[in-house]
Amino acid sequence: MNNQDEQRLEECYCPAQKALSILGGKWTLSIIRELSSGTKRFGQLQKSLKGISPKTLSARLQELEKQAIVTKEIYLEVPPRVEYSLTTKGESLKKILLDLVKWGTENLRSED
Amino acid sequence: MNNQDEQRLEECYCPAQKALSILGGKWTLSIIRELSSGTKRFGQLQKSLKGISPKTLSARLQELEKQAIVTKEIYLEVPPRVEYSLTTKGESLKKILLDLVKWGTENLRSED
DNA sequence: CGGTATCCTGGCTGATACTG
DNA sequence: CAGTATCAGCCAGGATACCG
Repeated sequence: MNNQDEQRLEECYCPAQKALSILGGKWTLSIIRELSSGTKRFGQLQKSLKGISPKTLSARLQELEKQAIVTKEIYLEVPPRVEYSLTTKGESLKKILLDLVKWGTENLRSED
Repeated sequence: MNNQDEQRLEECYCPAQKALSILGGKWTLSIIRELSSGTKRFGQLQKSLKGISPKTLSARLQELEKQAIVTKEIYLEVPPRVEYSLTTKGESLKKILLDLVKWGTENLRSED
């Protein structure tokens, strides 16, 4: 790591903090993973993510949508149909997440 | 992103989840930032991180030490002196964090 | 089907006092 | 100085019921 990087590391952690606060939600990573394999409906997500409550799923999706990581498509049908998918910005997250997977795998104790 | 990466993304998010749970602590990033500029004592950290309680600082340091991200050096003196510093593993985190800073800066809404 | 409203709980954190 | 002990508060998340 060069001095330029070192400098930036010292001064600007806020965006990283915010990114962590968003990605750190209990189900956020799982939601992104589900959507990374393609568009899914609310019910499909709820079914895949066994154990998540509709309230939490809704909250996380709204947060991800606000950050433009996920888009929501509403079809005016009966019964209603709503589809969620990753945006380009969401796709750009994958690289970071893969780095995190790699680092975690190499460096974290799996116990406890 | 190639197919190999995509595959890994689908299957192994657990380490990323764990990494996020560790890094996501309210003060964790700040502690790492403080230590990235060099070895510091408990009191120094407490003073730099204005507002952190000794209980929380102790808890986060113990967690980081358990993951070997931080090392603790105890000097048997009166008054006691204890120094904390980043390990090589801790240093290796900087790259990930810089990527996170970069991604967050480019992609996250700063409002709300 | 796709949510929202309500109530409730556990865990992280803060404040503060105390100890080796 | 470097923590631990204790008590209290907040908030993400869980369970469940209900609505357009």
